[in-house]
Amino acid sequence: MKRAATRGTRKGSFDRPQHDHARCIADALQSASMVCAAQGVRLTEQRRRVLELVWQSHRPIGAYEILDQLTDGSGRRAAPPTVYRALDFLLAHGLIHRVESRNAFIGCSHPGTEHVVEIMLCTDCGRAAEIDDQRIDRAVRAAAAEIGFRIERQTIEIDGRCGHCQARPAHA
Amino acid sequence: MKRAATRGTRKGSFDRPQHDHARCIADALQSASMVCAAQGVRLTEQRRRVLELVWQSHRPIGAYEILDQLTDGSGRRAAPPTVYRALDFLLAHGLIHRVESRNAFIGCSHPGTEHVVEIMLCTDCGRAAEIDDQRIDRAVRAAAAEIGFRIERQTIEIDGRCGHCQARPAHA
DNA sequence: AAGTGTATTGTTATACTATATCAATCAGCA
DNA sequence: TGCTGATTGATATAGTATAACAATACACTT
Ligand SMILES: [Zn+2]
Ligand SMILES: [Zn+2]
Ligand SMILES: [Zn+2]
Ligand SMILES: [Zn+2]
Repeated sequence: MKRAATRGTRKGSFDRPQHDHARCIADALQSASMVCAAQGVRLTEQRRRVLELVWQSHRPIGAYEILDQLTDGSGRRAAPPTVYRALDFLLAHGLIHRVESRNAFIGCSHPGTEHVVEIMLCTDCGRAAEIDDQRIDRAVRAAAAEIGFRIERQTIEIDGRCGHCQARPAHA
Repeated sequence: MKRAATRGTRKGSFDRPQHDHARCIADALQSASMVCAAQGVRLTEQRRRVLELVWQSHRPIGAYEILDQLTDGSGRRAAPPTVYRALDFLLAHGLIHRVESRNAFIGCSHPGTEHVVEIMLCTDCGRAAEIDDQRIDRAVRAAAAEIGFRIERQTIEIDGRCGHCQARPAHA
């Protein structure tokens, strides 16, 4: 977690397509292990495998996509509750986020810290980037305060085209 | 539409529970009629009925809830595509909004105008209020600009407790 | 008024997403 | 070891959304 600032996605932007993604995965698993230890909960093998599948790319992944890849060693496909239980655990402990507008999930880019979840989603390459912009949060809080609304959760998902994709013809 | 400013929900806040909701519905249907006329599209009876059902309360309503109430005069329940087609039409012409975090729909509080959709959702009374806060939009645009992201759509849904509900014990 | 082409609706089937329920197994501890 | 709660397995089902094609209604021309 101390190395977080050195990671591409943790800068609140989209990684270069060529970045060292193996490291993203390794870091995420490492952070998850520490977060679970700190919270006194078990990162079981199932949960670790699901987290790894979520992190296999920076694209949001659906529960059934995970399911299709989650074989039990002998090649048998798991049942839906297996994957949903793992996802629920990972959500509860802040290791992944749900992308409501896609019915899908992404790995949290700064686990173990309190933060509002703000996600940018590229409609071209399909990748997601979690940003952590205080100005958005402050603006939302101000708007809520004005009408006496007490915020419990924010769902902020911005669709558009990322910088890397804009530098190329669409869908290249 | 000229009377929009006089309507409760159009002030970007939660109506009093006792407000004249019949007028909300009537105004919404009236606005919809004008918007469709202006855009040269037909607000058919099906579409009008679905819009009316969406506006029957300020709570987001699911497609299948609409379906259950959408009888064809002789009491026969419509089929899913019927309601989804109407919803798609209403969405396409800015008469309703989809609440992604709930798989449900609400009537648009300012149809016929360009606006980003920002929704507050009360977890107590279940009602939704569409706000139109420029500060949030500006903050999102600023954050996107910084990382070279070109925004196409914003999904902003804030869960919490509305002022009316805070003035009472929970779930009263 | 009849004909023609498009938009809308009806109908059936199916895909996709998520949860309820109960049984079996596993991990940590007395 | 045996107990207890957490985790996983397995089956069934609920909830959300779309594909595909037929039938009907509408707008517009002739
Ligand atoms: Zn996060
Ligand atoms: Zn992209
Ligand atoms: Zn609106
Ligand atoms: Zn309320």
